Amino acid sequence: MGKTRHMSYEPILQNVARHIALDDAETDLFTSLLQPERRAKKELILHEGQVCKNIHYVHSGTLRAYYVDREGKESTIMFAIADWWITDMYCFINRLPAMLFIEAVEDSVIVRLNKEDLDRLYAEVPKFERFFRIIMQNAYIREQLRVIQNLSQPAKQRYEHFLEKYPQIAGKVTQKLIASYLGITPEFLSNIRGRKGKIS
Amino acid sequence: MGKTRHMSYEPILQNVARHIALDDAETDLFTSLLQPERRAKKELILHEGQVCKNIHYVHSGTLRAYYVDREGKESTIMFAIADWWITDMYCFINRLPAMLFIEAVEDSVIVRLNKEDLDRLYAEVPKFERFFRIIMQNAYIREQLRVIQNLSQPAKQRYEHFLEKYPQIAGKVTQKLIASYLGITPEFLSNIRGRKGKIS
DNA sequence: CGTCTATTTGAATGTACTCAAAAGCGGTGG
DNA sequence: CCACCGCTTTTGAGTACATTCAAATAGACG
Repeated sequence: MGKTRHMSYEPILQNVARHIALDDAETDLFTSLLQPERRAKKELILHEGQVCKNIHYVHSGTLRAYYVDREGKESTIMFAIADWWITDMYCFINRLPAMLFIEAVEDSVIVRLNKEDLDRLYAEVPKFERFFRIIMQNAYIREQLRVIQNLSQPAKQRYEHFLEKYPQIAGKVTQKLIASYLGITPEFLSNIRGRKGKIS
Repeated sequence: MGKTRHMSYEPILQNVARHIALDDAETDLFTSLLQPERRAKKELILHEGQVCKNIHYVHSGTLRAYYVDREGKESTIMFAIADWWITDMYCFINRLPAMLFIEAVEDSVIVRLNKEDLDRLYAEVPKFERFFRIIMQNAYIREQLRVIQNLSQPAKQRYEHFLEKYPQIAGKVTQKLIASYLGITPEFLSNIRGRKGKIS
């Protein structure tokens, strides 16, 4: 899939407006740097090893970022649904080959912003430093809460916490993917779910 | 322990200077908002339940942030050595009662900056948005790499990775604390270390 | 020197994984 | 519209990784 013609920048502008106020010229500059794209289910947005040049805003659909270790085991690092930002941040910032894959879990429309353009944006509209400061801050907090969960809770509680915290994601992805996000096998997740309401 | 008179702001200014350039007036404003403090080994910098008003720069020494679950089990969320920033970010940003404890692992000198002053700094010297954008970005990346480790590696590899990545921390904290950072029991960490060079 | 805590060691247990096979479900082509 | 194919989910047996509890040993600090 490729370019999209019929989509609105309203959602991404709303997303930005939640943290900073742009005038018309700034809005025009910002939108001129954006590249909307359609991605079909299972299509890769980023492949491990390929230099990660873009950060993506999810306009609609669902993406996931995952890591594949030497034995081929996949670990889902994050999901991103509508109105989220996603990239392989480490490699994006340092202009390095990606360590993650990012794929569309369902048909999605994303908005691409590349590193050069983002740096230009920081230079020309310093308010965006604030915007991404807040985005990074929230991302950091999310990951820290996840680390707390992972360290302090057993698998069953982590699963229930995930369902509570991300019901929309839970509704759109398979159990296999949830298992790989929780750091357990699909078999074991099934086991956990099985003994949900059972005695003992 | 309390106020410190004989310490230099050089390290923290160097830390800031790595990302943004301040003129004399900006430097004066910034340093006027800082509160240096000494903390003895085992002293708490933040207690769970207490509103988290400050972010801390570590001038010297070592701190750790940890979570205590209902059963009383401690999980170390992060260590901070000289030149690192630390706080309970979720509660700091949202002005909420802390979910974490932060304590001095050894005698330390820290520099406190409170939320009101930080907000004032953002307003008066917008460059600090950039500075903390980078700090948050690095913190996010660190946590994400940690999540990848936790999901994809067994305990032994996580331990070896920790020793490689943070040799200075490893040298200053007990095995018990490293175990609680890795999410395993001290007994099991001892076990892992025991069979280091052994046959099978 | 004595006390307190960290570390080690070991046995018994539990949590989660592997492997294998069956059952369920969704999409696709005839 | 049905039948088939591929993938996900379930189930179960056997195993491995990690925990708990207990006790002995070693280190750190006043």
